Amino acid sequence: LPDHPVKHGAPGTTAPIAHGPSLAAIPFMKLARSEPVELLSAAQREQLARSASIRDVPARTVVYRAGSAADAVFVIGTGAVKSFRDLRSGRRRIVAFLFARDLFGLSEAGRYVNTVETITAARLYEIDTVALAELLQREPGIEFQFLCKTVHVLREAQHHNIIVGRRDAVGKLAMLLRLLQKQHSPSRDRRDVPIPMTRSDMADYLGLSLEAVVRASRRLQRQGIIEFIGRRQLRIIDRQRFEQLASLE
Amino acid sequence: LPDHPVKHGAPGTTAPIAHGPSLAAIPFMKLARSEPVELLSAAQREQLARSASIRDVPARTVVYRAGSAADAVFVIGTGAVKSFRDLRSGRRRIVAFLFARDLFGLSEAGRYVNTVETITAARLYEIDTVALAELLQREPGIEFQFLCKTVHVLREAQHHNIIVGRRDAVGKLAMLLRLLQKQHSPSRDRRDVPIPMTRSDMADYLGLSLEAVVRASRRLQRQGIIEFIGRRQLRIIDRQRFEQLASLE
DNA sequence: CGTACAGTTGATGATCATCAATCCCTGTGG
DNA sequence: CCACAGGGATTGATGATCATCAACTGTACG
Repeated sequence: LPDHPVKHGAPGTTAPIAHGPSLAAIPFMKLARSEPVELLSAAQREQLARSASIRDVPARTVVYRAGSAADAVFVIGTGAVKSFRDLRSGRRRIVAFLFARDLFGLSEAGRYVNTVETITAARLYEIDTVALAELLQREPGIEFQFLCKTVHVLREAQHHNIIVGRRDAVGKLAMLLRLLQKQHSPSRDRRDVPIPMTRSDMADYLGLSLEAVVRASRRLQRQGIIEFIGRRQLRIIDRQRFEQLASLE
Repeated sequence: LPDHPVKHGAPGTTAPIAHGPSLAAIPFMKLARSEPVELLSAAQREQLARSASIRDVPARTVVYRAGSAADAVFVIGTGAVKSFRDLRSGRRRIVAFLFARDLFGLSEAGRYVNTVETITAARLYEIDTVALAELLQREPGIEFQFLCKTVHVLREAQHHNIIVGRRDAVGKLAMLLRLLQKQHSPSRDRRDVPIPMTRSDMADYLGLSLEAVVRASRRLQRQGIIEFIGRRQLRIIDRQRFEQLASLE
């Protein structure tokens, strides 16, 4: 696998990533710009780091499986992972793609509900649930930021809902590609966007067949809206039409 | 409109609703049964109640609109509401149906992202965001329960994702009806289930056309799996096949 | 009783899934 | 350095499903 460039924190955000787990989100309640900002202070990151152990995981590795005992939550330092469920029909539904400064592993009744697998090589901060529970009780400030992050993730899930609900493959794909673009350059609008996951992953995320993803990609390219540089990179040609397609139907 | 029976708290849960806002969820971290339980202690509910004002709202009333300033969060005492976004295409996507002991109004950057409208008459506890922020800081215990609830809601959103991702209308519908059944009788499996919302609402929730919902309903009825008593009530005839359809594809 | 809206049914067409065949890239080993 | 193997990606043909449009029915409420 080609090495994807390691992201040293999103540019344009308030606090650079120094040490320890980092969480990014758009805060609720307070009026703010609509760009994710760092939620944790340096001191809070350090506190979290004391309860966390670092796990460097190669690409395509299962972090945990749905149904197994939930002993830890994870914060992504670098890399990309997918969170999914395999259905009886053999189909797979990817619930979310997660990137640097994202949080996962919040379980239900002590068991993980989704399986999580790395897409690229990733550095993960693993935080024992018992230690976390204790830390959150002790530090309401950190707890509040976790609440913030969870609300943010909820909103992303709702957005995903709207994506899956669209019935045109091209529009669905455009919305996913826009997410990747935002992920890659939250502030600046760079034209070139790396695509860490396979077409099959994209299909499972969008609720489409693999072939439908390919055809939608080709159509976007034929219409001169985007262009593929190899299979794992994307260039946005006509930002106007791209944004229009990717906007809410 | 026919009056829907007012729910005095879900039967079979630990704490009955006495006074003040009540939150139900399946806790994460701790091992527990997979049924929602009351998250707040009597004391916590009372504290919340001091920051809350009661709003009794008739059916089909907008509580707030997407984009407006988010001054308060809401806890449902009784009744049912829908949370949705209207898209430019004229289509509407219902993000969630919410019932007694549910929480809504968690905003993004100080603005509501969805519009919320009552389906039935409802009693809402309205909690000022500033007062809430202060209360959460003061009471980490309450804050933790809000985190719990939010994680639970996130999980429901992911489940909704899987529903919308199915491509067979009958299966989608079955999954929604099962949600209504669980909502109505979390512990016992009652055969008769009230349907508070319109077919059109169901369509907007499932990502189907109104007609597709009707046809899927008819098919379920023709196959002897369910039966409709009027338009707003449902009886489950063949629980076996019903569960199978409503299970994860 | 009549109006308005929710719900129902039928006919038609567009879109996407599926199946099948092939291509292409990448990493491996000779 | 090249050949090869294997999985990802691409393309084409076909059919199923659902959206759309249109007409109509039922129900609630003034």
